[in-house]
Amino acid sequence: MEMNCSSSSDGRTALINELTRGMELAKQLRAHLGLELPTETREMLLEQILSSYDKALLILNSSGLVEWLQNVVPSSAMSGSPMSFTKSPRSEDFNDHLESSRDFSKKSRKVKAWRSEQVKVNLENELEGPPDDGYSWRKYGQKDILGAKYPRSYYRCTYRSVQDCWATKQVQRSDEDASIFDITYKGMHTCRNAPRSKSASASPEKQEPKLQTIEYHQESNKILNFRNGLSVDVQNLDTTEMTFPITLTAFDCMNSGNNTLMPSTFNNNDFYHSFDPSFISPVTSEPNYFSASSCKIDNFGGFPQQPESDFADIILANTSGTNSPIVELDFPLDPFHFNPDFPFDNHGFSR
DNA sequence: TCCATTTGACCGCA
DNA sequence: TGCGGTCAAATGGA
Repeated sequence: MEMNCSSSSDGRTALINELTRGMELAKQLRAHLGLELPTETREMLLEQILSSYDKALLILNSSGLVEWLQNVVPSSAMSGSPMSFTKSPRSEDFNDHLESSRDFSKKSRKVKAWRSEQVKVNLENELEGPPDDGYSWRKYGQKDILGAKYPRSYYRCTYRSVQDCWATKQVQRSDEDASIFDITYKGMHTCRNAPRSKSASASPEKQEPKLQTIEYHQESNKILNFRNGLSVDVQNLDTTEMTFPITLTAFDCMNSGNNTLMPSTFNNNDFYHSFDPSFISPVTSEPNYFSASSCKIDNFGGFPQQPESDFADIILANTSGTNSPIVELDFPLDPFHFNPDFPFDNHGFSR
């Protein structure tokens, strides 16, 4: 199956840019680890890194790359992989989400991409609702949802009218755990009002809420589940659990033989040639890091640059309890694995 | 007075 | 016809 050529190309370029930016930021962070930097500086770096990967995933999602991936991957290969198509945390609502996505896409400017995340709040914040994500939201509705213990709240960007920003989100408190909020974002912020920096706006003590799960959804019923910023589940509309055979390492990218994901995907910018040896090596005793030191990409164009990341709002600190086997990137210190068994080929990315 | 929230009504879809 | 999503009038707070 062929993707739309232009969107594929644009998405690929933007994806490369975001991944490269993430690499560079990770490298900066590594360099700073030995220094006595202010906590805020480190947090800022972390936020930027995670933001880059957020964007990358959104690009994957919105450009149709995910859909393409799922279409080119034989179903027989979709098992036994660390990357699983797990069910949504509120899997019983999964079809609802999809329906709402379709509905939304018709009613609200055909926004195709959406994503959801779970946010766990600490008990003292529990009654306050989900944590501030940095954007300015205006509540426009609340509905009791069939089978849900708590009503669903609907928010849209405060600047919808003045800046034509059509970002919306839905907040649903989890039935099972009242301290968990399922937040579904629809559409991207096009307003110029950058999200407030969490690190700047809140004391470390107040940054308790932990990000548990972020999922990227596509109208085509595909989801990328992004755990802890860098663990990715790809989720199918099908409620049956599936697995996705990509656990990609940089080394695998270089040595995938017939599996030509990286060469075909990134040759546009000599992407994989830009990794430094420590990143490329699969056997290094040290964590593998992305390095953009020699990367030829010197700008982050190709993706609409906004004053701030649209996704900086979802940068949360906790990485505990989520050592997902999905993508073994205990970011930023663990390597990012690419599975050589992933049956990529070139045609989907070709022009 | 302005702005955000609340809430019942309305609409579209399956 | 029921449900989820949105609208818009009513309400309240600063």
